Amino acid sequence: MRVSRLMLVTLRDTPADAEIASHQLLVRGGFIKRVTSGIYAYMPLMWRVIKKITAIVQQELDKKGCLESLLPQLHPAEIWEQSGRWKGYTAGEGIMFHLKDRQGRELGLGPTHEEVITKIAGEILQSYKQLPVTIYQIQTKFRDEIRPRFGLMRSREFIMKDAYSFHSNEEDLKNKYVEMNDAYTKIFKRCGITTVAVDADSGAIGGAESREFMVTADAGEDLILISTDNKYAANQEKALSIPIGKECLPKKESKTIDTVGQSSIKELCQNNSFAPSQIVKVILLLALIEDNIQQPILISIRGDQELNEVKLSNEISKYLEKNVINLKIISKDQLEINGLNEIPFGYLGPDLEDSYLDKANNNWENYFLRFIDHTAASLDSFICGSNVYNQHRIYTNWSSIGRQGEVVDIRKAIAGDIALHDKNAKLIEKRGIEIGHIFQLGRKYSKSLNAFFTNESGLQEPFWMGCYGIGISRLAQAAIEQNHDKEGILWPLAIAPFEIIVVIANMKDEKQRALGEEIYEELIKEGIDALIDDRDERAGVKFKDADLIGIPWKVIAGRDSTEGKVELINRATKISRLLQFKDAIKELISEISKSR
RNA sequence: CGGGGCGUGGCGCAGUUUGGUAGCGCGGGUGCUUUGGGAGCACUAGGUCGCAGGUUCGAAUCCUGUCGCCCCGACCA
Repeated sequence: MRVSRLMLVTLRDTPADAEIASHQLLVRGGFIKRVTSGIYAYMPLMWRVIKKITAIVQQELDKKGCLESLLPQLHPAEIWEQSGRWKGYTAGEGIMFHLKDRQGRELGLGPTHEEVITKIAGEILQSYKQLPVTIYQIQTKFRDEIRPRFGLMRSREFIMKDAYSFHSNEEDLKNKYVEMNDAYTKIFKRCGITTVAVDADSGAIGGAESREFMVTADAGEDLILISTDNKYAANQEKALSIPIGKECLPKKESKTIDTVGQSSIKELCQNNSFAPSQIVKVILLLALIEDNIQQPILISIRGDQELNEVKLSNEISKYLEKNVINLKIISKDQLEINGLNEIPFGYLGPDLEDSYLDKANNNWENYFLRFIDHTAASLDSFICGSNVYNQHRIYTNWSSIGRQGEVVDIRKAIAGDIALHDKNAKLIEKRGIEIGHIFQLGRKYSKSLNAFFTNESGLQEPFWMGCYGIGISRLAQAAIEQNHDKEGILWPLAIAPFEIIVVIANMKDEKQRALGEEIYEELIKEGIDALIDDRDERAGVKFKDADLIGIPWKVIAGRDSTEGKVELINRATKISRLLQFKDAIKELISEISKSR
């Protein structure tokens, strides 16, 4: 391809609406054009990158016997109603774009494809003899994100690879999960990006085990915790660990003390020389449960710990066996609306009585669902609110206040915590961009969508399912976030739009021009993805553009063309060599075939 | 949805406080010079100042409404 014909427009100024480096570089390099919030056009250079990533994904999945397909983007509401996700995804979270056709039938634009594929699999796969099967598609998906941001990182229309596997038993699913884990590791390695695989929360999609593949980068939206011995890594939403900093409170006779105006842990500690870890903090939340039930939640946690709302939400779901649509700390406004303003905020104890909820309306349940984090449950002697304004209890314990509620892990793991598997290992934190996620779904979708097969005993049974996603467009941008410098992008060779760019320094010099063209022709003949900058621009402009768009290799046909010599420069290392042009070609062919 | 900010040629911005014929840089076109790290000079094209009302002799500027975009938060298979 010739740069003069490439429709390439690069920007010298940083676009005002791009915040992070990768987004800025994509826009400056002319890779993407925003059409509206969270919706982008992939321009020719970008599309080449996407196709290269896609090819790697296809090759590695095909090696594992996966089948490629293409599924519809428009999904009938019925199958989403069947899986129980229509309401939550349209009205509730509102993440699904939806519309009505001319007959008034409701349709949604697919944010993911569990429903469609499970429905199809249920009809086609009738016998255990046809299993296992893994089917995938790479296509545009839609999510009406609450806040699209960072270009392709969180866009509303994006390209994703989704694979779904169907099995006759759990063992087989687990094997596939391991196999896919292996495929993913290979895919990301081939794409030239560094990833960390972390234990993850499976979120609204449900299922047993799940693992995310994170590109480590400061701009990442997720916080991940990694043990110093590298044996454990998890998303903070999921991470398990042992907190440090516990200061025991001696066991003494329990009493009530006046704590006027000391409604926060900080004030309480400052005025009475307590340590936060000696206090049991009580937090009141409201969970919106499916079927529009508002469930008040009362949690107790050690005063120096933070609540992990994802863990709590999962515990609530598990306990009630219903989906939690939303979870929020109860605000004073909500209490006033519900006539509950006498709840002694700032002085709550774990034994706050349910009778406070007697007057609650607006679908509120009139009891507290209670959870105690194990950090609080394991305290033998502690300080807590007395459920009366301006008073706390000290030296109290669970047997005297009467322990109510489930003891669970709902604390937020943080850097500095001790790893569960080895007390000498500590957790450190990094930020990550999620580009892949694999799940053992189990039978949730096959059950709800009536996707059954006949097992060896002749009985009908729902499939065991796995699902495995890769954000293709997000991966492309994450690769830049991880690989760039002041001058521009440093594409890993395997996913670069072109492998090498031939720069003719001065188009008016016949020798340079002829040499550049000859090298270009030769490289194309050798099957190298070569680009030639044949624009009648000054050399500096072409160098700047080549660096900005991040082509891994650059060959300059310039001053030394008279002697048949060219400069060969590696974009990432900046190492430059003056070589006879034939040697430069040989060198390039060997370097490129080495790393693709 | 809450908080904050911004809409002025393709891009980045000034002008708005204090109303008076719309400007700068980059980019585009033509010509001359220059030619290895985003060249110089000259000329030139390109804008209903997001949109709709209103106030005024006169609105980019003031008022009302509305739409869009960005940031923080909530939220986020």
